[in-house]
Amino acid sequence: MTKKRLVRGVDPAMLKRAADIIKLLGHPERLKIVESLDGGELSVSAICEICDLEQAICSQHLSRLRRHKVVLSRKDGQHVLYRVVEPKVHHILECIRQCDVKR
Amino acid sequence: MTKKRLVRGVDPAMLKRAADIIKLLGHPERLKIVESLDGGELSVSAICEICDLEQAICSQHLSRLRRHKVVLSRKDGQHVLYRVVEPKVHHILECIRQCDVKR
DNA sequence: CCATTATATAGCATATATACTATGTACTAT
DNA sequence: ATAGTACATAGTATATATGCTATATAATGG
Repeated sequence: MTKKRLVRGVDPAMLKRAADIIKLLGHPERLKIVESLDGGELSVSAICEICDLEQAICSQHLSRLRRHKVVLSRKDGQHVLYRVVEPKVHHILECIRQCDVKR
Repeated sequence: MTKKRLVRGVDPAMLKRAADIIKLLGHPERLKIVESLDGGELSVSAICEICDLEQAICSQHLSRLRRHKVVLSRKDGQHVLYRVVEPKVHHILECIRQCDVKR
């Protein structure tokens, strides 16, 4: 059942997809954004405020996250609400939660 | 106990460190490398073979992983053995293990 | 229609990352 | 000393990512 070395066996496309998402989240501001969205949907302006980001920057990050299907958006009146749809995000958020034991 | 929005509260240095590590692992070959090391120490040549990488490329990746304290190395005769020391790696490896439910 | 609010995108200079090739160093065996 | 194996690093051209500023679009209120 447990193959000793499964690296070769990992589907390259899947590996690439995982790497792309991980790299995308490897940025402090995007990490803050997805973390802020962990509690549920938020509008762009709410994200800007919570994460202390300027509108344009925030929108650019959200745009990239959207392109990679990490988040989805929907209109709600004059607002646009975002939410996380990529399950890998949860694993990655663990990285900023483990309160680094060492010190 | 559960603060509504903890993003602002996240220590910026810790967030940066997490993002750096996540970004570093957001690369297919480095992801393969840390995955191959998940079973324990391996020499550079073993990693090259398992991950199907050229020596120079592999060494460069290992060098970056070492600089960021994601892995540690030790000499063993004419070989150099590497191992993972950064705990966040385990969370990230989860990303390539969850067998994407959707399809 | 006009102004305002909310969000998205374009254009661009600068910084980082990647991939390659070549070369350097350390250890072992002869 | 010499040669071979195992790693590490330098140098560099090319590609990507980032941060900014300005501008564009969409919905709402008056």
